[in-house]
Amino acid sequence: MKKDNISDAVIRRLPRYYRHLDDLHSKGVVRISSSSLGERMDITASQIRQDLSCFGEFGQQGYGYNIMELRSEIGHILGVDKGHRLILIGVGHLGHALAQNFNFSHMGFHVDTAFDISCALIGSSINGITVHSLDELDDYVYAVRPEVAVLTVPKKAAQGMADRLISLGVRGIWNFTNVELSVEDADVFVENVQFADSLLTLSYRISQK
Amino acid sequence: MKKDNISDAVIRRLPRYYRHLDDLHSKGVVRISSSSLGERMDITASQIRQDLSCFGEFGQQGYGYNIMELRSEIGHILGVDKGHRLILIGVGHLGHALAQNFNFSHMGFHVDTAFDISCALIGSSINGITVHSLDELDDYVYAVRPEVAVLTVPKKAAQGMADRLISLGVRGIWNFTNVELSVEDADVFVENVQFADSLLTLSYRISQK
DNA sequence: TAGATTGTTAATCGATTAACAATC
DNA sequence: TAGATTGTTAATCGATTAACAATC
Repeated sequence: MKKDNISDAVIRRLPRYYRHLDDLHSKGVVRISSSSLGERMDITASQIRQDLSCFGEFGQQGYGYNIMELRSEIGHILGVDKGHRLILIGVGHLGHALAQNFNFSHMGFHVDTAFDISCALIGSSINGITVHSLDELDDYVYAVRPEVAVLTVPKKAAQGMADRLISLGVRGIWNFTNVELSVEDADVFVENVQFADSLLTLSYRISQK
Repeated sequence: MKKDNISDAVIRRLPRYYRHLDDLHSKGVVRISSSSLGERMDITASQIRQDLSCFGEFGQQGYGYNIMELRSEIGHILGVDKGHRLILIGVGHLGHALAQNFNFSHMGFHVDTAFDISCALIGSSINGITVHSLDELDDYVYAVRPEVAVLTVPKKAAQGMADRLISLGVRGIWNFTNVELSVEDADVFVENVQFADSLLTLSYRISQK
Protein backbone atom coordinates (compact mmCIF):
# COMPACT_ATOMS: atom_id res chain seq x y z
CA MET A 1 0.00 0.00 0.00
CA LYS A 2 1.57 3.24 -1.18
CA LYS A 3 2.52 5.60 1.62
CA ASP A 4 2.73 9.36 1.58
CA ASN A 5 5.39 10.01 4.16
CA ILE A 6 8.41 7.86 3.65
CA SER A 7 10.72 7.65 6.65
CA ASP A 8 14.31 8.67 6.39
CA ALA A 9 15.41 5.13 7.27
CA VAL A 10 13.64 3.76 4.21
CA ILE A 11 14.95 6.46 1.89
CA ARG A 12 18.52 5.81 2.96
CA ARG A 13 18.17 2.15 2.11
CA LEU A 14 16.89 2.78 -1.40
CA PRO A 15 20.27 3.58 -2.97
CA ARG A 16 21.65 0.39 -1.52
CA TYR A 17 18.81 -1.65 -3.03
CA TYR A 18 19.46 0.10 -6.30
CA ARG A 19 23.17 -0.67 -6.18
CA HIS A 20 22.62 -4.34 -5.42
CA LEU A 21 19.99 -4.73 -8.11
CA ASP A 22 22.25 -2.95 -10.57
CA ASP A 23 24.99 -5.38 -9.68
CA LEU A 24 22.78 -8.42 -10.03
CA HIS A 25 21.44 -7.12 -13.30
CA SER A 26 24.91 -6.62 -14.74
CA LYS A 27 25.75 -10.16 -13.67
CA GLY A 28 22.83 -11.36 -15.72
CA VAL A 29 20.63 -12.50 -12.82
CA VAL A 30 16.99 -12.20 -13.82
CA ARG A 31 14.90 -12.70 -10.69
CA ILE A 32 15.35 -12.66 -6.95
CA SER A 33 13.21 -13.27 -3.90
CA SER A 34 13.15 -10.91 -0.94
CA SER A 35 14.81 -13.59 1.16
CA SER A 36 17.77 -14.09 -1.21
CA LEU A 37 18.22 -10.36 -1.59
CA GLY A 38 18.01 -9.99 2.17
CA GLU A 39 20.69 -12.62 2.64
CA ARG A 40 22.91 -10.80 0.17
CA MET A 41 22.39 -7.46 1.85
CA ASP A 42 22.32 -8.78 5.38
CA ILE A 43 18.85 -7.48 6.20
CA THR A 44 15.56 -9.30 6.69
CA ALA A 45 13.26 -10.24 3.85
CA SER A 46 10.50 -8.62 5.85
CA GLN A 47 12.24 -5.29 5.79
CA ILE A 48 12.71 -5.41 2.06
CA ARG A 49 9.06 -6.20 1.43
CA GLN A 50 7.96 -3.60 3.95
CA ASP A 51 10.23 -0.96 2.38
CA LEU A 52 9.11 -1.65 -1.16
CA SER A 53 5.47 -1.64 -0.15
CA CYS A 54 5.80 2.06 0.62
CA PHE A 55 6.04 2.69 -3.10
CA GLY A 56 3.89 0.06 -4.72
CA GLU A 57 3.69 -3.63 -5.54
CA PHE A 58 6.66 -4.76 -7.57
CA GLY A 59 6.78 -8.49 -6.95
CA GLN A 60 4.84 -11.55 -7.83
CA GLN A 61 3.76 -14.29 -5.44
CA GLY A 62 5.67 -17.51 -5.87
CA TYR A 63 8.23 -15.81 -8.13
CA GLY A 64 9.80 -12.86 -6.37
CA TYR A 65 11.00 -9.78 -8.18
CA ASN A 66 12.18 -9.30 -11.72
CA ILE A 67 15.55 -7.63 -11.22
CA MET A 68 15.53 -5.42 -14.27
CA GLU A 69 12.05 -4.23 -13.48
CA LEU A 70 12.63 -3.59 -9.79
CA ARG A 71 15.90 -1.84 -10.53
CA SER A 72 14.19 0.52 -12.89
CA GLU A 73 11.31 1.11 -10.48
CA ILE A 74 13.69 2.05 -7.69
CA GLY A 75 15.73 4.13 -10.11
CA HIS A 76 12.53 5.94 -10.97
CA ILE A 77 11.71 6.50 -7.30
CA LEU A 78 15.21 7.88 -6.77
CA GLY A 79 14.82 10.14 -9.77
CA VAL A 80 17.74 8.81 -11.83
CA ASP A 81 15.57 9.11 -14.92
CA LYS A 82 14.77 12.77 -14.30
CA GLY A 83 17.83 14.07 -16.16
CA HIS A 84 18.86 16.34 -13.31
CA ARG A 85 21.53 18.90 -14.04
CA LEU A 86 24.41 19.43 -11.62
CA ILE A 87 27.24 21.90 -11.22
CA LEU A 88 30.45 21.73 -9.24
CA ILE A 89 31.32 24.68 -7.02
CA GLY A 90 34.98 24.60 -6.11
CA VAL A 91 37.64 22.69 -8.01
CA GLY A 92 40.18 22.03 -5.30
CA HIS A 93 41.53 18.54 -4.83
CA LEU A 94 38.20 17.15 -3.77
CA GLY A 95 36.19 18.86 -6.49
CA HIS A 96 38.78 17.69 -8.96
CA ALA A 97 38.59 14.13 -7.65
CA LEU A 98 34.80 14.12 -8.02
CA ALA A 99 34.96 15.59 -11.51
CA GLN A 100 37.52 13.00 -12.50
CA ASN A 101 36.26 9.84 -10.84
CA PHE A 102 32.64 10.09 -9.91
CA ASN A 103 30.22 8.63 -12.37
CA PHE A 104 27.55 11.30 -12.23
CA SER A 105 25.84 10.11 -15.37
CA HIS A 106 25.36 6.64 -13.91
CA MET A 107 23.25 8.35 -11.24
CA GLY A 108 21.36 10.18 -13.96
CA PHE A 109 23.04 13.55 -13.51
CA HIS A 110 24.20 15.76 -16.34
CA VAL A 111 27.37 17.69 -15.51
CA ASP A 112 29.39 19.82 -17.85
CA THR A 113 30.41 22.85 -15.82
CA ALA A 114 32.36 23.62 -12.68
CA PHE A 115 33.08 26.99 -11.07
CA ASP A 116 36.11 28.27 -9.23
CA ILE A 117 37.84 31.55 -8.45
CA SER A 118 41.33 30.38 -9.37
CA CYS A 119 42.57 31.91 -12.66
CA ALA A 120 44.88 28.94 -13.05
CA LEU A 121 41.88 26.64 -13.30
CA ILE A 122 39.39 28.74 -15.24
CA GLY A 123 39.19 27.60 -18.81
CA SER A 124 40.60 24.18 -18.11
CA SER A 125 38.65 20.99 -18.54
CA ILE A 126 38.45 17.88 -16.37
CA ASN A 127 36.89 14.78 -17.78
CA GLY A 128 34.71 16.88 -20.08
CA ILE A 129 33.74 19.32 -17.35
CA THR A 130 34.93 22.85 -18.07
CA VAL A 131 35.87 25.23 -15.29
CA HIS A 132 34.30 28.67 -15.37
CA SER A 133 34.79 31.76 -13.29
CA LEU A 134 32.40 32.22 -10.40
CA ASP A 135 31.56 35.56 -12.00
CA GLU A 136 29.62 33.60 -14.58
CA LEU A 137 27.70 31.54 -12.04
CA ASP A 138 24.53 33.62 -11.94
CA ASP A 139 24.12 33.80 -15.70
CA TYR A 140 24.78 30.09 -16.05
CA VAL A 141 22.29 29.09 -13.37
CA TYR A 142 19.59 31.35 -14.78
CA ALA A 143 20.14 29.91 -18.23
CA VAL A 144 20.65 26.22 -17.44
CA ARG A 145 18.70 25.86 -14.17
CA PRO A 146 20.76 23.10 -12.55
CA GLU A 147 18.88 21.42 -9.73
CA VAL A 148 21.95 20.40 -7.72
CA ALA A 149 25.23 22.01 -6.75
CA VAL A 150 28.18 20.15 -5.29
CA LEU A 151 29.81 22.32 -2.67
CA THR A 152 33.55 21.78 -2.17
CA VAL A 153 34.63 25.28 -1.26
CA PRO A 154 36.63 26.38 1.78
CA LYS A 155 34.76 26.40 5.10
CA LYS A 156 34.65 30.17 5.21
CA ALA A 157 32.92 30.50 1.85
CA ALA A 158 30.40 27.71 2.45
CA GLN A 159 27.36 29.46 3.93
CA GLY A 160 27.65 32.47 1.67
CA MET A 161 27.87 30.31 -1.41
CA ALA A 162 24.96 28.18 -0.24
CA ASP A 163 22.83 31.30 0.20
CA ARG A 164 23.80 32.49 -3.24
CA LEU A 165 23.01 29.14 -4.87
CA ILE A 166 19.65 28.92 -3.14
CA SER A 167 18.70 32.45 -4.16
CA LEU A 168 19.57 31.46 -7.72
CA GLY A 169 17.11 28.59 -7.47
CA VAL A 170 19.25 25.53 -6.79
CA ARG A 171 17.16 22.90 -5.01
CA GLY A 172 19.78 20.52 -3.69
CA ILE A 173 23.22 21.04 -2.21
CA TRP A 174 25.64 18.16 -1.91
CA ASN A 175 27.71 19.56 0.88
CA PHE A 176 31.31 18.42 1.32
CA THR A 177 32.35 21.36 3.50
CA ASN A 178 32.30 20.43 7.13
CA VAL A 179 29.96 23.28 7.89
CA GLU A 180 26.37 22.70 8.86
CA LEU A 181 24.57 24.91 6.41
CA SER A 182 21.56 26.79 7.61
CA VAL A 183 18.77 26.76 5.08
CA GLU A 184 15.39 28.41 5.55
CA ASP A 185 13.67 27.25 2.39
CA ALA A 186 11.81 23.98 2.98
CA ASP A 187 12.09 23.10 -0.72
CA VAL A 188 15.87 23.10 -0.63
CA PHE A 189 17.67 20.00 0.51
CA VAL A 190 21.18 19.66 1.84
CA GLU A 191 22.91 16.32 1.85
CA ASN A 192 25.99 16.41 4.03
CA VAL A 193 29.07 14.31 3.48
CA GLN A 194 30.83 14.69 6.78
CA PHE A 195 34.19 12.97 6.42
CA ALA A 196 35.18 13.86 9.94
CA ASP A 197 32.05 12.35 11.48
CA SER A 198 32.59 9.19 9.52
CA LEU A 199 36.20 8.79 10.61
CA LEU A 200 35.35 9.53 14.22
CA THR A 201 32.73 6.80 14.19
CA LEU A 202 35.43 4.41 13.05
CA SER A 203 37.74 5.79 15.71
CA TYR A 204 35.12 5.03 18.34
CA ARG A 205 34.73 1.45 17.21
CA ILE A 206 38.42 0.58 17.11
CA SER A 207 38.85 2.23 20.50
CA GLN A 208 36.45 -0.11 22.29
CA LYS A 209 37.98 -2.89 24.38
CA MET B 1 23.86 5.29 34.22
CA LYS B 2 26.64 3.85 32.08
CA LYS B 3 25.51 1.40 29.46
CA ASP B 4 27.34 -1.49 27.90
CA ASN B 5 25.80 -1.66 24.50
CA ILE B 6 25.63 1.67 22.82
CA SER B 7 23.25 1.86 19.89
CA ASP B 8 24.45 2.85 16.48
CA ALA B 9 22.16 5.88 16.52
CA VAL B 10 23.90 7.25 19.60
CA ILE B 11 27.40 6.57 18.27
CA ARG B 12 26.64 8.39 15.04
CA ARG B 13 25.57 11.46 16.97
CA LEU B 14 28.74 11.64 19.05
CA PRO B 15 30.96 13.18 16.35
CA ARG B 16 28.37 15.86 15.83
CA TYR B 17 28.30 16.69 19.54
CA TYR B 18 32.07 16.78 19.45
CA ARG B 19 32.12 19.12 16.48
CA HIS B 20 29.62 21.52 18.04
CA LEU B 21 31.41 21.56 21.37
CA ASP B 22 34.70 22.13 19.61
CA ASP B 23 33.15 25.05 17.80
CA LEU B 24 31.68 26.55 20.95
CA HIS B 25 34.97 26.06 22.75
CA SER B 26 36.93 27.83 20.04
CA LYS B 27 34.42 30.67 20.23
CA GLY B 28 35.20 31.00 23.91
CA VAL B 29 31.86 29.79 25.25
CA VAL B 30 32.35 28.17 28.64
CA ARG B 31 29.13 26.44 29.56
CA ILE B 32 25.96 25.27 27.87
CA SER B 33 22.71 23.60 28.92
CA SER B 34 21.26 20.62 27.12
CA SER B 35 18.41 22.80 25.93
CA SER B 36 20.63 25.47 24.35
CA LEU B 37 22.80 22.84 22.74
CA GLY B 38 19.67 21.09 21.52
CA GLU B 39 18.39 24.28 19.98
CA ARG B 40 21.72 24.80 18.24
CA MET B 41 21.79 21.27 16.91
CA ASP B 42 18.09 21.00 16.24
CA ILE B 43 17.52 18.01 18.48
CA THR B 44 15.74 17.71 21.83
CA ALA B 45 17.45 18.39 25.13
CA SER B 46 16.12 15.05 26.27
CA GLN B 47 17.98 13.25 23.57
CA ILE B 48 21.24 14.91 24.47
CA ARG B 49 20.90 14.03 28.14
CA GLN B 50 19.81 10.51 27.29
CA ASP B 51 22.75 10.07 24.89
CA LEU B 52 25.33 11.36 27.32
CA SER B 53 23.95 9.25 30.13
CA CYS B 54 25.10 6.17 28.23
CA PHE B 55 28.66 7.13 29.06
CA GLY B 56 28.51 8.80 32.45
CA GLU B 57 27.43 11.95 34.24
CA PHE B 58 29.06 15.01 32.75
CA GLY B 59 26.75 17.82 33.79
CA GLN B 60 25.78 19.68 36.88
CA GLN B 61 22.24 20.49 38.00
CA GLY B 62 21.37 24.14 37.67
CA TYR B 63 24.48 24.80 35.60
CA GLY B 64 24.57 22.55 32.57
CA TYR B 65 27.79 21.33 31.01
CA ASN B 66 31.26 22.79 31.02
CA ILE B 67 32.07 22.88 27.33
CA MET B 68 35.80 22.22 27.58
CA GLU B 69 35.20 19.31 29.90
CA LEU B 70 32.37 17.74 27.90
CA ARG B 71 34.31 18.19 24.68
CA SER B 72 37.26 16.34 26.11
CA GLU B 73 35.04 13.61 27.59
CA ILE B 74 33.40 12.98 24.24
CA GLY B 75 36.78 13.17 22.53
CA HIS B 76 37.95 10.51 24.93
CA ILE B 77 34.92 8.34 24.19
CA LEU B 78 35.61 8.71 20.47
CA GLY B 79 39.24 7.83 21.00
CA VAL B 80 40.80 11.02 19.66
CA ASP B 81 43.33 10.87 22.48
CA LYS B 82 44.44 7.35 21.62
CA GLY B 83 47.08 8.45 19.11
CA HIS B 84 45.84 6.09 16.44
CA ARG B 85 48.05 5.58 13.43
CA LEU B 86 46.62 5.66 9.92
CA ILE B 87 47.84 4.89 6.42
CA LEU B 88 46.49 5.82 3.03
CA ILE B 89 46.10 3.09 0.44
CA GLY B 90 45.79 4.58 -3.01
CA VAL B 91 46.87 8.07 -4.00
CA GLY B 92 44.55 8.83 -6.86
CA HIS B 93 42.66 12.09 -6.90
CA LEU B 94 40.62 11.22 -3.87
CA GLY B 95 43.53 9.89 -1.83
CA HIS B 96 45.45 12.97 -2.82
CA ALA B 97 42.58 15.23 -1.78
CA LEU B 98 42.39 13.56 1.61
CA ALA B 99 46.15 13.73 2.14
CA GLN B 100 46.13 17.37 1.19
CA ASN B 101 42.99 18.70 2.87
CA PHE B 102 41.80 16.43 5.60
CA ASN B 103 42.89 17.34 9.07
CA PHE B 104 43.69 13.87 10.38
CA SER B 105 45.60 15.17 13.35
CA HIS B 106 42.61 17.15 14.53
CA MET B 107 40.82 13.81 14.85
CA GLY B 108 43.81 12.44 16.75
CA PHE B 109 45.24 10.39 13.90
CA HIS B 110 48.93 10.21 13.02
CA VAL B 111 49.56 9.87 9.30
CA ASP B 112 52.88 9.99 7.55
CA THR B 113 52.71 7.33 4.90
CA ALA B 114 50.64 6.51 1.85
CA PHE B 115 50.94 3.60 -0.55
CA ASP B 116 50.39 3.34 -4.27
CA ILE B 117 51.51 1.27 -7.24
CA SER B 118 52.23 4.19 -9.53
CA CYS B 119 55.97 4.77 -10.03
CA ALA B 120 55.22 8.38 -10.83
CA LEU B 121 53.93 8.89 -7.28
CA ILE B 122 56.27 6.70 -5.25
CA GLY B 123 58.80 8.81 -3.44
CA SER B 124 56.73 11.99 -3.66
CA SER B 125 55.34 13.75 -0.65
CA ILE B 126 51.93 15.35 -0.09
CA ASN B 127 51.45 17.58 2.87
CA GLY B 128 54.14 15.73 4.79
CA ILE B 129 52.83 12.30 3.81
CA THR B 130 55.29 10.32 1.73
CA VAL B 131 54.15 7.86 -0.90
CA HIS B 132 55.66 4.39 -0.76
CA SER B 133 55.39 1.39 -3.03
CA LEU B 134 52.78 -1.18 -2.10
CA ASP B 135 55.65 -3.65 -2.05
CA GLU B 136 56.68 -2.08 1.22
CA LEU B 137 53.23 -2.28 2.77
CA ASP B 138 53.70 -5.50 4.73
CA ASP B 139 56.99 -4.46 6.31
CA TYR B 140 55.60 -1.06 7.20
CA VAL B 141 52.46 -2.42 8.82
CA TYR B 142 54.40 -5.02 10.82
CA ALA B 143 56.76 -2.34 12.04
CA VAL B 144 54.39 0.56 12.68
CA ARG B 145 51.11 -1.28 13.40
CA PRO B 146 48.68 1.32 12.07
CA GLU B 147 45.16 0.74 13.35
CA VAL B 148 43.35 2.28 10.39
CA ALA B 149 43.75 2.22 6.62
CA VAL B 150 42.00 4.58 4.23
CA LEU B 151 41.00 2.68 1.14
CA THR B 152 40.81 4.71 -2.08
CA VAL B 153 41.84 2.10 -4.62
CA PRO B 154 40.00 1.06 -7.79
CA LYS B 155 36.89 -1.05 -7.29
CA LYS B 156 38.58 -4.16 -8.60
CA ALA B 157 41.40 -4.01 -6.07
CA ALA B 158 39.21 -3.22 -3.08
CA GLN B 159 38.33 -6.61 -1.59
CA GLY B 160 41.79 -8.06 -2.16
CA MET B 161 43.45 -5.08 -0.52
CA ALA B 162 41.01 -5.22 2.38
CA ASP B 163 41.83 -8.88 2.95
CA ARG B 164 45.53 -8.11 2.84
CA LEU B 165 45.22 -5.23 5.29
CA ILE B 166 43.16 -7.28 7.69
CA SER B 167 45.58 -10.19 7.59
CA LEU B 168 48.33 -7.70 8.40
CA GLY B 169 46.40 -6.66 11.50
CA VAL B 170 44.65 -3.45 10.52
CA ARG B 171 41.54 -3.01 12.68
CA GLY B 172 39.64 -0.31 10.83
CA ILE B 173 39.06 0.38 7.17
CA TRP B 174 37.76 3.73 6.02
CA ASN B 175 36.29 2.57 2.76
CA PHE B 176 35.85 5.05 -0.10
CA THR B 177 35.52 2.41 -2.80
CA ASN B 178 31.92 1.80 -3.66
CA VAL B 179 32.31 -1.88 -2.93
CA GLU B 180 30.68 -3.47 0.08
CA LEU B 181 33.62 -5.22 1.66
CA SER B 182 33.06 -8.60 3.18
CA VAL B 183 34.88 -8.98 6.46
CA GLU B 184 34.81 -12.09 8.63
CA ASP B 185 36.74 -10.84 11.62
CA ALA B 186 34.40 -9.31 14.22
CA ASP B 187 37.22 -7.13 15.57
CA VAL B 188 37.66 -5.37 12.26
CA PHE B 189 35.42 -2.44 11.43
CA VAL B 190 34.60 -0.98 8.06
CA GLU B 191 33.24 2.52 7.77
CA ASN B 192 31.81 3.13 4.34
CA VAL B 193 31.72 6.47 2.61
CA GLN B 194 29.28 5.81 -0.16
CA PHE B 195 29.23 8.92 -2.33
CA ALA B 196 26.74 7.40 -4.70
CA ASP B 197 24.25 6.55 -1.97
CA SER B 198 24.52 10.04 -0.61
CA LEU B 199 23.87 11.70 -3.97
CA LEU B 200 20.98 9.38 -4.72
CA THR B 201 19.34 10.32 -1.44
CA LEU B 202 19.56 13.93 -2.52
CA SER B 203 18.24 12.97 -5.93
CA TYR B 204 15.24 11.35 -4.27
CA ARG B 205 14.45 14.44 -2.24
CA ILE B 206 14.61 16.93 -5.10
CA SER B 207 12.51 14.60 -7.22
CA GLN B 208 9.51 14.68 -4.87
CA LYS B 209 6.57 16.89 -5.82
C1' DT C 1 17.23 30.40 49.37
C1' DA C 2 14.98 30.16 44.59
C1' DG C 3 15.78 29.08 39.92
C1' DA C 4 17.85 26.24 36.75
C1' DT C 5 19.05 22.12 35.01
C1' DT C 6 20.57 17.64 35.51
C1' DG C 7 20.07 12.23 35.23
C1' DT C 8 16.65 8.87 35.08
C1' DT C 9 12.23 6.67 34.87
C1' DA C 10 8.02 6.24 32.39
C1' DA C 11 5.27 7.13 28.24
C1' DT C 12 5.09 7.54 23.48
C1' DC C 13 6.26 6.97 19.10
C1' DG C 14 8.22 4.71 15.16
C1' DA C 15 10.76 1.07 12.97
C1' DT C 16 11.69 -3.75 12.49
C1' DT C 17 10.34 -8.43 12.52
C1' DA C 18 7.07 -12.24 12.45
C1' DA C 19 3.11 -14.39 10.78
C1' DC C 20 -0.11 -15.57 7.38
C1' DA C 21 -3.84 -15.29 4.02
C1' DA C 22 -3.76 -14.45 -0.84
C1' DT C 23 -2.18 -15.96 -5.15
C1' DC C 24 1.09 -16.68 -8.90
C1' DT D 1 -2.03 -28.75 -8.55
C1' DA D 2 1.67 -27.92 -4.91
C1' DG D 3 5.30 -24.96 -3.61
C1' DA D 4 7.01 -20.55 -3.29
C1' DT D 5 6.72 -16.04 -2.24
C1' DT D 6 4.36 -11.89 -2.11
C1' DG D 7 1.94 -7.73 0.39
C1' DT D 8 0.00 -6.61 4.64
C1' DT D 9 -1.50 -6.93 9.32
C1' DA D 10 -0.15 -7.68 13.98
C1' DA D 11 3.48 -8.20 17.47
C1' DT D 12 7.77 -6.86 19.09
C1' DC D 13 11.47 -4.25 19.78
C1' DG D 14 14.10 -0.08 20.24
C1' DA D 15 14.61 4.85 20.09
C1' DT D 16 12.86 9.31 21.21
C1' DT D 17 10.41 12.39 24.07
C1' DA D 18 8.18 13.90 28.30
C1' DA D 19 8.04 14.34 33.08
C1' DC D 20 9.98 14.99 37.47
C1' DA D 21 12.52 14.21 41.73
C1' DA D 22 17.15 15.34 43.00
C1' DT D 23 20.37 18.88 43.68
C1' DC D 24 23.74 22.41 42.37
